[in-house]
Amino acid sequence: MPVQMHHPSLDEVSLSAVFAALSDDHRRGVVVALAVDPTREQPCSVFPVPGTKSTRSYHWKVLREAGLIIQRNTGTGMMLRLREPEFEQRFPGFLANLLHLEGRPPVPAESTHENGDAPPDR
Amino acid sequence: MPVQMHHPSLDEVSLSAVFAALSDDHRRGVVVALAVDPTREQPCSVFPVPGTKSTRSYHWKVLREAGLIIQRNTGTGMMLRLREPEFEQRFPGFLANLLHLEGRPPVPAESTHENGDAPPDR
DNA sequence: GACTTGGTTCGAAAATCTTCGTACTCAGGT
DNA sequence: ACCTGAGTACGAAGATTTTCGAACCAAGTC
Repeated sequence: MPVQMHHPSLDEVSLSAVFAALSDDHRRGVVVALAVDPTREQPCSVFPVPGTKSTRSYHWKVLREAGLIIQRNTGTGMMLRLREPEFEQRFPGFLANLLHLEGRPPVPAESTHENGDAPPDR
Repeated sequence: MPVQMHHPSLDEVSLSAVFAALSDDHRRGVVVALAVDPTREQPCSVFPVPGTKSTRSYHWKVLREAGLIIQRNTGTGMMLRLREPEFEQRFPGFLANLLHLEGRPPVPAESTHENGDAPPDR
């Protein structure tokens, strides 16, 4: 009955669990989408993971138990966000490399508003 | 009956296959051991992958089909070596990051000491 | 030649991962 | 209070991965 679900401590997650979680295209897509803007929390309904509610819920669980995401229950919906900076501290460079491999440039900085073209400046 | 086995082209291997191959501790151990000294070829008998011959052979196949290793038959034994620099070109930075995560510093450079002092094999 | 050594491949069995339906919970609206 | 929408947990069925044994192959050795 936990209204708040369990997130494992980062040092009890193994690299094997991380690789296994990311070996699925849909799950990896979620992580990449989140990692593009690591501080931004998004409703899980926006992610194109196919299947029924329980199937989708299963995938969030796999990602959660791999230490990759944090799930927050808002009562009216579930929010997902990347588990940063904990994950970076435990597995340094991993997410940056993943983003690079997927050809997705990380968001330049902490502009949390949709600023079409933000001149990176400096 | 191919005495020489098939290695897929690097651009038909998916990131999913790579992650899946590395989600196993033993397989990842092989890749890390090879990546420490990427040009060095080693007999597959040196790797501590448990199981029968066919089980071990299965794991080489998974790594081979993920584009991670090259298998060369010497008639009297099987040699494994990292699939460099092809893999690096296809998935830049991946192996370096893996080595870093496993706390294994890569061999500095051209010191491919094909002998040096004997590794503790016995 | 016969025999051993070190390996692959092909099933089939075992184990694990994935999907789904059902039951349940929580918060909001009526 | 009842209902609805969004989600988790638990089985069980289905799909995939992993392991093993048996058959086979190639190169050395006797």
